[in-house]
Amino acid sequence: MLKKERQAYILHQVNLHNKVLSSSLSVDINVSEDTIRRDLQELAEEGKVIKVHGGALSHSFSQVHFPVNEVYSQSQKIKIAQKAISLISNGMFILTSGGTTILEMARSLPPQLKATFISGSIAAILEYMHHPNIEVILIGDRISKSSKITVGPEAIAKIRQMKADICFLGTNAIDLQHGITDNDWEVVQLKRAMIESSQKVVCLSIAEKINTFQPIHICELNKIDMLITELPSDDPLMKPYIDAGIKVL
Amino acid sequence: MLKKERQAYILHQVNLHNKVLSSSLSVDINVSEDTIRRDLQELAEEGKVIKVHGGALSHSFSQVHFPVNEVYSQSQKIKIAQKAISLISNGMFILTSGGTTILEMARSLPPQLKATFISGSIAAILEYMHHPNIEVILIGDRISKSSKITVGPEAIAKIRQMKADICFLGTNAIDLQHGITDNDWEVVQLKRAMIESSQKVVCLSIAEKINTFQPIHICELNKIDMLITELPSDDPLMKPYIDAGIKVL
DNA sequence: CGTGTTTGTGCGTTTTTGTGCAGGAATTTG
DNA sequence: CAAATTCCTGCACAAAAACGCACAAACACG
Repeated sequence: MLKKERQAYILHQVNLHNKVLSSSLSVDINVSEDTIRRDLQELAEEGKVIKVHGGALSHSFSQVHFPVNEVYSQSQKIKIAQKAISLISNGMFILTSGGTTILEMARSLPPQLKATFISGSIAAILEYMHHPNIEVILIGDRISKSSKITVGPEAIAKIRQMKADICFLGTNAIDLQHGITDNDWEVVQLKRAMIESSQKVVCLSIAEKINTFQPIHICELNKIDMLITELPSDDPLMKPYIDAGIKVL
Repeated sequence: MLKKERQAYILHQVNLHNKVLSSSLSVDINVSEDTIRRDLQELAEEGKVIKVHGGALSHSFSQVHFPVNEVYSQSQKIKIAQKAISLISNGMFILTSGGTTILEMARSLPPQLKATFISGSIAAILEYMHHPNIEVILIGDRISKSSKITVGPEAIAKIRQMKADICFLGTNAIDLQHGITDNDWEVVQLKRAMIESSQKVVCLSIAEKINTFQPIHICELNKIDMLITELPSDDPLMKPYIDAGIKVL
């Protein structure tokens, strides 16, 4: 088994169960605990997991630990949120994924807006619920504790049944070669279904994540219609995406 | 159980109940009181809790000198929650409604419990999610902003598909003549479906609501198996319900 | 091709960490 | 003030991590 392969497996396990024990992983993959420890250390250095004595925890776990921690790059995310909101008009059916950027958008929705928001992200739903005029549809299924969204076949089936006007995706990684990628298997399934069920797909991403990639493929660039970052649309970083036929806001 | 994990659980408990006892935590998590004390000390050093003799307090508790923002009849609800939890064992599939009594139950679930909880109540789901070993299934559909649960035909259909081991209902009104009643049409539909889909139906209700009724009928008394209040089972108020064949805890 | 280098992995040994226990000190409580 | 808790200190012990080393496979390159 290749090292990369093994680390992808470990990361998947962490995202799935929220915690892993070095000991159990070592018998799982049949390598020494030392190797597991080294893998965890590398993943921790890349910020993918949080290493603790005895194993590792998913990132979401520590968010519980630092509750009022200001969101990473919040000011950029607010800028992105503003641009995204300009695409929304009354009466729309809107699918959204989870993630802090989406959350920022949910918080910034103008109070007189009347629209229907559909999501499986608990955090996003909580924001939408506070809004006076928004209709909220919650996609049900098993809850993934790591990503705090509903995942599974029921959720996917439910998304497939609808045809939303627009879909906003919090994006973890996007580049020209790999398209949109992510690191959580179950989240990827959801996002794929959302893309298929929407007339228009909009990716929200901070510039930092442009031209990066993650282990799991979601879709090619040609599936998405629009890309929103905090940068102006004429930033040179955006040029290749515009050339690829994506509208950049 | 990892140390960080345990501390996260403790912190959560502190934030929920505003206080924790080292002694009760130690039997809950099944570690020595010494370990709990050391955890509390670390959390205190990080400023997450305030350590006091015998346990710890939440930060909000000491800052705000109005500690009387308790949930209505909280102490009774805790008592009810304890009784309800005694009915749960590992591996069970459990349907729950919403309401503050159910919430109190969710907060008091012992950390080593492994079970599957199914609910459409956003608040309850949030509590279940914090629990280390519980599998959470969210019932999706439109969210009713008044009751903060998912309501509608999809939700009901989903509930009909399952057969849970036990169902806990937060009960708004119960009396001999009208059975169980409520005042929200959509919530009533949900509760009816839950009752039909469970092998055992348990009503949680503070004594104050015994022998009261509300406009909308949910079901007759013979549909429910058990009634839990904060009163002892031999309280005269309970007598007629025992006579009606309901087990009272 | 051969040889030096890098990389990935496992194995002891030593350190560090996490946990429980015992006994005495400090504190609450009635 | 006396009894009962709770806390602190030091210690023991096991589990995990860190470190250094060995070795083999992959790679680099003249």
